[in-house]
Amino acid sequence: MTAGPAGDTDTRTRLLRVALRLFTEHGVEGTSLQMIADALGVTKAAVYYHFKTKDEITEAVIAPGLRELEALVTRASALKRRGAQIDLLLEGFVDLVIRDRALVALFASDPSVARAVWQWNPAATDGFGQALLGVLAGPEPDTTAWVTATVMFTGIAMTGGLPNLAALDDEVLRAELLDVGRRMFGRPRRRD
Amino acid sequence: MTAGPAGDTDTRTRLLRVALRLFTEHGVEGTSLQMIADALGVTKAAVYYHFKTKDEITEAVIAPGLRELEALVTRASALKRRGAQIDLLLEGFVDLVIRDRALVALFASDPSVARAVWQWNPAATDGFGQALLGVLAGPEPDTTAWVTATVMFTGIAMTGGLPNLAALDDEVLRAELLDVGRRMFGRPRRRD
DNA sequence: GTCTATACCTCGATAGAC
DNA sequence: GTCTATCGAGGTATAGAC
Repeated sequence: MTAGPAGDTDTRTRLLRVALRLFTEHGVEGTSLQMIADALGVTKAAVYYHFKTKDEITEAVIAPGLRELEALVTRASALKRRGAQIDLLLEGFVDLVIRDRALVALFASDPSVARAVWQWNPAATDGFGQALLGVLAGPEPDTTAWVTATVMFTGIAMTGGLPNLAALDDEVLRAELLDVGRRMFGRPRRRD
Repeated sequence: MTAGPAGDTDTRTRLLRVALRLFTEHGVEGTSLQMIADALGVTKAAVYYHFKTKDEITEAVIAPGLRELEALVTRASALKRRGAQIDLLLEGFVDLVIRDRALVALFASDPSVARAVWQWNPAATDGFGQALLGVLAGPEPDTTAWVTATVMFTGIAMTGGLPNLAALDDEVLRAELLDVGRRMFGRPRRRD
């Protein structure tokens, strides 16, 4: 919001980095403003200067991921062939999930995050999650297509973040999630 | 804990009913002991007489559902044919999800509930969720089977509780969830 | 513009009177 | 079995130092 070319590089950026780390470690609810302030070496009030509320911090932390997802949906929607749409969306989504599994777990399992996501979307009527599901489900989807897309979308996200599978190698999990998604949408199995 | 034959029928039972309602409405975090006390017409301290901590209330609220799931897994494990195991488990689980969609949403999206579930299981090493997944994934499962089961299990639970689909009729959603699960595990489609 | 000091209210939780 | 009183910590908020 400022005019400076690199104006937002200092405390605000540090704060978001610290908050992201603490959120993934303790959850949003489990992270107090005091913990953030201590990790930064400042007081609660200093934190409060940069963000008017804790929800604002949560929103700022998750915003980059949401923007990437949004861009992915836009790119996929622009493709002509439905198979290509699904391929791109599935691959991009799985990549996002894998890239930060802990963060995705946070997304999927914290009511504060759900609230922040809800607050966030400025444009679409029902959230761009609908747009993403719309691409997966296809044009004029019936109930089956819609439910299938929803199960797949939420299942992949949850599975990516599950502590049970934390030991699984990133590459292995990426391949498996992609595979399960492709099977579900009738896409041919890919070669190694 | 008391000696009376129907000793735990009064305030404690009312309290759990009220807590369940408030939890599904506002989430666990969003429900304060004050709200519960007010809804009961007593003070916070009175609530504390019945439960030593808020987590104890959470555990007591979710215990019946967990016990049902556990019983379902036990029954399914006892079957000989693997196809029958999957059929029973899938149907039972979808039934549970449908019977209280709001509660399932709570299960899947509240860290307090996750903590309570963790606290709960007294026997199994890694929670009976592992046992449930084990039945779905089969004996000596490879990574693919395990990931598939996990995506299905979490996806069905999340989808059942999603506000997006709240308008969908129970019977319709039950049939769709069952169908998506059966497809994923290679079970033949069922007739109406 | 950035931060500290300080205070307010609610929360979960405890102690002790009735 | 329920109440009053109180505690420390949490999120929020303002006044003012630099």
